[in-house]
Amino acid sequence: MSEKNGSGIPESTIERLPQYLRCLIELQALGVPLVKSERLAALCGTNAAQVRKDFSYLGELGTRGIGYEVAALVEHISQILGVKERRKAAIVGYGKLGAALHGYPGFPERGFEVVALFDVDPAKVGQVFDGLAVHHLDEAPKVLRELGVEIAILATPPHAAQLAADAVVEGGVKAILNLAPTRLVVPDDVNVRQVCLSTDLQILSFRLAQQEGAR
Amino acid sequence: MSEKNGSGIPESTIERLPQYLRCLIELQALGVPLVKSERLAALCGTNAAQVRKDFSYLGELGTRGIGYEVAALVEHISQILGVKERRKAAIVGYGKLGAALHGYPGFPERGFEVVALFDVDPAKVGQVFDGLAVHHLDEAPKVLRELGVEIAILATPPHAAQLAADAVVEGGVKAILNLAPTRLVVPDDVNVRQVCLSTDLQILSFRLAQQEGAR
DNA sequence: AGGTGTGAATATATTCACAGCT
DNA sequence: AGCTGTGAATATATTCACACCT
Repeated sequence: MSEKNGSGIPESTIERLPQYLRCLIELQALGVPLVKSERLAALCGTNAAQVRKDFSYLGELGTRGIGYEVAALVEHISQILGVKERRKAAIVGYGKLGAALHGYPGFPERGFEVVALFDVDPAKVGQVFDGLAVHHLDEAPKVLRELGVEIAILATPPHAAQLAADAVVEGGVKAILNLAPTRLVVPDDVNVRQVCLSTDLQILSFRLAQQEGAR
Repeated sequence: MSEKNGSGIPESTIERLPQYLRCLIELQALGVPLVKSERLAALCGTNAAQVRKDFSYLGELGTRGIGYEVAALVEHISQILGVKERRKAAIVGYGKLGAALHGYPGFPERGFEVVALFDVDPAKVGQVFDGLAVHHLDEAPKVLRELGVEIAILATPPHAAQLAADAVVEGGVKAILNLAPTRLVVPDDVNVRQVCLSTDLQILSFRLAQQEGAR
């Protein structure tokens, strides 16, 4: 009775879908019409069995003896990831990091459009960057709702992240990408993904320490 | 004969250690001398059994009936993560994102010191930011070795990431944090961690799509 | 009594190996 | 013949439940 994840697709598979999608789009750009699990695995840094197993959860997408049609896969995975239509995002915390994310080309390329900016610093509020005005965080609930923003990207200092989260949740946002090193408390129906660069550095540090020890 | 990970500590535990460490340091700052698994779990967003199991891999660090000594845990986890001494890092790709990372306070706070910057843009090479000159990527092998840099943070455009990786590997770097959405090919003894913000957004998008579908 | 440490039970993920289409 | 799709086997991770120490 393992309900897994809502759809019958395991979490670990979901986490690999964006990766597959990226590689498939590259293949498509190269004009490659068909790909077999082995080749795709090589591109993504996994193995063929993993690819086939993952895809099997999405349905029978391949043709035995032939391989997978690239275009069909792109279509199907985009569908599952819900990125066939553009999704609106807001950036909360417009310091250096927030500004960098605002200009990040990977977002629009993958269907995410930044439509609002927020900060609490009076020196920033009201300023316009690349056509978007910075609103005060207090405005967030109203503005987010009006614009129909679905995703909030938090790039605030650690202590401000929870406040920012509360504001965007009040604005009806159901998905948060948190770049501050702070565990957020949010209602059950709000999805949070935590990105912590220091954490990643510490894990790398562990591996370095391992190597040093082994030497 | 499962050799796990070199030390006997499972990967999944390692990935949680930085989280624990952060919370423990906060407790320490609050002057809390002792913590029990339940409380720490609440702070970190896990459960008590997980905390105890994780810590059991590090040795017998707690006292039955009492709990864990915060200071001892901080010491021990820092030791294991290899963050007791400062580690030197370099940033490759000094665009907006690179610059934002350069100023990121979380790095020095956790013992990571940015000591070199690289780019290929002639307009940036030679400029000085916060006391550090931007070197040309071609200089990287030499400069990294001279400074004893252990970690490279790649913040280049996607197509330049592999080139950057090759250069830092030549400079003796054994740990790479890659913020470009590109799978890197590196020698076996080089550790890579991939951070892809678009990937995270896509996973959030999947969850949104799930919720929409369920409604 | 109150907490840790841990074997056993369960759940999840990956890999293998081969039957089944084309 | 070739490559997918998948049950079975294995490996890894999480959770349970209780013995064991203070």
